[in-house]
Amino acid sequence: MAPPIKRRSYSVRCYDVELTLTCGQAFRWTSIDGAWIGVIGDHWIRIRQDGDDINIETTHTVPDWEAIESYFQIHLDIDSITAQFPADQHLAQALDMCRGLRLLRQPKWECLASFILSSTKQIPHIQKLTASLAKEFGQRLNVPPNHPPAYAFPSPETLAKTSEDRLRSLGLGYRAPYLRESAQAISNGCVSLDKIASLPYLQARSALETLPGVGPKIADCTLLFAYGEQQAFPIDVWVERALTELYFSSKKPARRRLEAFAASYFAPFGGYAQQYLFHYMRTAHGRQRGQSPIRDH
DNA sequence: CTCCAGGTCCAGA
DNA sequence: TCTGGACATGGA
Repeated sequence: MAPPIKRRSYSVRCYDVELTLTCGQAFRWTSIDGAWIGVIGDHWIRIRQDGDDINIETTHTVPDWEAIESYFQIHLDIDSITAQFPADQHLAQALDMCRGLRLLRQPKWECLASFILSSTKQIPHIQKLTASLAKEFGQRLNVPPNHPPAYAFPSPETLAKTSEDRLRSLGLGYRAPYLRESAQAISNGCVSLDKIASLPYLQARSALETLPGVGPKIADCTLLFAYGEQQAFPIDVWVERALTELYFSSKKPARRRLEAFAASYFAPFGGYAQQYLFHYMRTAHGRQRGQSPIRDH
């Protein structure tokens, strides 16, 4: 029997669903007929936007709407955050280009694992890797009739038991042992992703960095996109470029100086500022400078 | 063929 | 502490 679809609608200002789901914080959403299909936890989700109206559907028989609303941060007052940004022409330009870009609140393990795979990979390829992992090792989920299959993200326990060779055969490359050993550390209790949630920011970051393949950047991505830690400020190649060019007059400062600057200058909502600078750099600004991997056709 | 991608780790100054 | 190279793979 096909599961019935449950549905809720929301009226949300300044929310761009497509931009939010494609800007490089989550990797498993795909567009079909103007809607976005994805998975939250163990459940198939479809989200469709028409102006300020956002419509969410799920095949879950007893939907946890609170969890879904939390994932999308439906109730966040974005203006109260951007209003506290420093008065700054660069950030204002970035903000202008990122209207409606929201930070999600993703499941911790899926987010962490996805970013372990992200090392020196472009976003489309991270999408392929996470899709392969889910299809190969994830639980198959209920979907509406005549829809492509959907899979939960595989648990730490499952991936801990998977051989490195098997993971390499999916194209993970040198990331295979990182993912496997991190999964082992979590499944055997050495690291608790839930307990980390109650730690102060810097301690939480250190705790995540004890995992193999997890350095400051991936720890910050996880804290920002899964834990909602607004102090986290992931510095990747794009953000480093943005900070260097916009705030340090193109003289490349030491990593520690960049971190210290970002932590104080953008506080207390560095996370949002970071994501805007990242997107800004990857699109308009990066293209003008001819440094972007995004090419015109 | 070359260069680069939402990095991390390790060795050697 | 800081820097350079290795590490896999795919796309432009």
